[in-house]
Amino acid sequence: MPQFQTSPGMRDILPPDADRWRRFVAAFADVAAAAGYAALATPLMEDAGVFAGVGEATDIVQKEMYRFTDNGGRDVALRPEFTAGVCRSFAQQRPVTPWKVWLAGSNFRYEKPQRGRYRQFDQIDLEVLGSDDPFVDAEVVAVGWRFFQQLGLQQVTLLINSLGEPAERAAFNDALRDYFTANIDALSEDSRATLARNPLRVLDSKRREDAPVIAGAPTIADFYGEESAAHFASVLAGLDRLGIPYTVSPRLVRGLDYYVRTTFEFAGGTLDSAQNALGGGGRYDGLVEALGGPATPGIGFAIGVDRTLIACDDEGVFPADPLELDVFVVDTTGGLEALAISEELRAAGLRVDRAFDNRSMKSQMKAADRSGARFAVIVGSDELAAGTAVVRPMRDGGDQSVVARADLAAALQS
RNA sequence: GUGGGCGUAGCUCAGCUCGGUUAGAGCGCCAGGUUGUGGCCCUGGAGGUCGGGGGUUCAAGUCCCCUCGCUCACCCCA
Repeated sequence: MPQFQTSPGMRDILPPDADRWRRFVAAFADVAAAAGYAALATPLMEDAGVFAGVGEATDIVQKEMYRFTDNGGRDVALRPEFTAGVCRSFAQQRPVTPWKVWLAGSNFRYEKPQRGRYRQFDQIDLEVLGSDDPFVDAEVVAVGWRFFQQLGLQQVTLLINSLGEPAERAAFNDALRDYFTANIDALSEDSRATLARNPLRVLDSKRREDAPVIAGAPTIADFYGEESAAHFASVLAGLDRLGIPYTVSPRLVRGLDYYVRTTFEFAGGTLDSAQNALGGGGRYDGLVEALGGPATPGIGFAIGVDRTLIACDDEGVFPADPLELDVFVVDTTGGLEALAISEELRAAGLRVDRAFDNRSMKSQMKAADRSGARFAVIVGSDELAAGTAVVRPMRDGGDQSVVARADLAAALQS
């Protein structure tokens, strides 16, 4: 074992996977840009207070934040998610609304790592601030949906719910507290602890023993006022119009405290229940105001890169591809010609690699083979003297030919 | 935070039950067979604090304790 390894929950993304990540983000950028969303980058670290709105009662804020005092005595934290930082940015920069942005990058939560969950985990994220038009909700969901389609995932399902206005949500929460307290004997021990902190989240319990109690619990829909009911109905009408299939899931509450009204989740079809959430999001209409900005509605979602790539693996789509080369240069005269030819061909737009360390021709040819390049360009002492190079097809068959150095790039580009 | 499984070569693993030559295999890597041509084949080579520490023993990769790490699940979440 080497002296240093990656810190728990952190890992190296090696070739060719790192390039797959890059293409994943690029695919999302394309889908987002096609819908008028601009790229945004916010700091990896914020004042810890920025994240308080995520939920004082949530595990994320309670015990999972990388939080510390910096050298200037400032209370800071690595972001555990994107939305709070985006709202802080909005409150600080006051951009023109609607502000439609997307982000990609790492987030940090101090949790015990397991499959599909790491302490440093990447997400892609999309947010709209400044409008509570229900068709914004529908558009946001549609962009996420189209991204999954773009990747080729067939088994993703959309769960959607509305938590109502804050006051309705609060009334629902009280009703749940009463109901679960009355039935506390039937609840699992874990759920009793959850009940004390946040009755809403008891609905999220996946423990089998809780299922009967949860089945009989009050339903949020009974608490909707006219406005929230109409808003939610319009969101669903928008999805219907787009032909996006969804399941209204009255128990879907999601884990972050700031959600109101529309909430949704993209569930993978192949992972087991505990980690099948590929992404999720919802409205957070009060969050910008809570961070000291103007009252501003907002909605967005985040998608876990790891989990979605696992889903891609399971469905056999969006594979990792090795680096593809056009040309591999073999030079047995010391390597100076390979240096010159490589740069010359690269300038002509070709992907070119070469061997180093003045190895034998056999060794260099093996390297050329392994590289997967379509052509080997070979220079020995004869070619060097004659001002030529040998062009040898490596994959498609055919004979090798001798080409004048001046014609090399043109010959390879055809 | 709780519980299970696992740490032996770059990778995948055997050896551990029942302690006993110099710790092995496949793949990969390097070189040669073929002194200017890859893939297939053959030969050779490099590469190991057996995760770390302590203990038992004449003797520990193997048994015991501790510890670190990885992994899977629970909780929670993306």
